[in-house]
Amino acid sequence: MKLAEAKAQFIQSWGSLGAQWGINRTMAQIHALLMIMPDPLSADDIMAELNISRGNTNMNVRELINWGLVDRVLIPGERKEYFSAEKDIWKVATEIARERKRRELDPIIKTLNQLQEVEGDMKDKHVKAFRDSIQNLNKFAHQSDKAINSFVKAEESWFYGTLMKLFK
Amino acid sequence: MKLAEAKAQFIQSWGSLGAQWGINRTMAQIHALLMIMPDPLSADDIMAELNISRGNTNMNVRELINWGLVDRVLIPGERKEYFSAEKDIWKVATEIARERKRRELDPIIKTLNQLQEVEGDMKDKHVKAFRDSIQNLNKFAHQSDKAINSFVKAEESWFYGTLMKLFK
DNA sequence: CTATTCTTTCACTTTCTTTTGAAAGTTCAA
DNA sequence: TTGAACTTTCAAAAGAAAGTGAAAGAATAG
Repeated sequence: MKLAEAKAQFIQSWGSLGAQWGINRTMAQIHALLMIMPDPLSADDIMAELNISRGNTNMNVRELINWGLVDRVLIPGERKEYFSAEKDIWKVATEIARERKRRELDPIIKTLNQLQEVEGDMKDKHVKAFRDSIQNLNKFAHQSDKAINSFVKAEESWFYGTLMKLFK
Repeated sequence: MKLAEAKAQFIQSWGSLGAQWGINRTMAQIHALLMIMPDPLSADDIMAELNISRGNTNMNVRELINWGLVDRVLIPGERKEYFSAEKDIWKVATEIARERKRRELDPIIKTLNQLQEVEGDMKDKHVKAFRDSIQNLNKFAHQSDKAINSFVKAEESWFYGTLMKLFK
C-alpha cells in the first residue's frame, strides 16, 4: 500500500470512529491528520488535505485545542499559526478521559445526587424501584469516577508514570 | 421532589447522556424508563410514557434487545409482548463494553494491522512518522482489547465475579 | 498609519438522523 | 378460515448537526 492511500484510509477510519463516539467527523479527521504528520500544519494545509472550508477548519481546530489534543505552534519568522497533535497515544487517552469525565460523568453524578431525594413511601413499589435504581447508578458512578481519576493521574505522577511505561 | 418529576428528569438526563455517546436519544430514554419501572412494560406503555410513535418504539426496543440490554418478557395469558431492562448496572456496563468493543475496537484493530504494511523508505520522515503513529496506536489498541476482555470476563467468571462484588 | 496577511464569526445551505403513521404482516383464538 | 389483536416495515416529513464562504476583526510589517 502506498503512503498516500494509507494516510487517506487512516484519516477516514479515525473519522468514523470519532463519529460513533459523539465527536464530529471532521474534528476526528483533523486529529488523525495531525497525528501522522511529522511537522505542524497550518490552517491552509489542513483545508487542502481534507478538502474542507476555512470556517470548518477553524472551528474544529479550536475545539481540539480545548480538548487539549492539539497545540498551536509558532514557527519563528512565520506569520501563520501552525498546529500539531500530541503523538503519545497514552496522553491522548488520558486527555480524552479527563475531558469526558468533566463533561459527562460529573454532571450525571450531580443529577443522581439530586434524584436520590425523591419523596414517597418505600412501600410503593414504584418508589422503591426508582430509588434502588438511582442508588445503584450512583454507586457505580462514584466507582467509575475513582477509576478514571486513577487512570488520569497515572500519567501525571512520576511513580505511576514509570509503572505505566512497563505496559506500553 | 415528586416521583413523577424525578422520573421525567432521570429519563431526560439518561437520554442526553446517550446522545453524547452516539446512542440515539429515544433508545437511551426507553432504557432509562425500563430500568426504573418495577414491572415490564408493553410497547403501548412505552409509547404513552414517552410520547413517541409506535414505529419509533418498535425500532428502538429491537435495538436495545440486540445490545442485550432489554429482554422480551411473556406474561402468561397475555397476548402482548412486554419488555424489561437489566437492572444490575454492572451487567449493563459489561454488555455495553462487550458490544462497543465488537463494533468499534475490533474493526479498528483490523484496519491498523493492514495499515502497518505501508510501503516506503523509513528515511522519508513522512513514512517514518506514519508508521510510528500506526504502531503506537496498534499497541494501544491491543492493550485496550485485553483490558476490556478482562472487564467483560470479570462478570462472567465466578472467581472474578466474587471479587468484583467486594467493590460494589 | 495603513496595507497586507491571517483568523474568527455567523447566517445560510447542505447533509445526515430520527420520527412518524399508515399499511402490510403475523399470530392465534374461535 | 376469519378477524381481532398485536408487531413490523418503510416512505415521507421533520429536525438536528455539520459545513460553507463571505465579511468582519486582529495582528503586524513597513
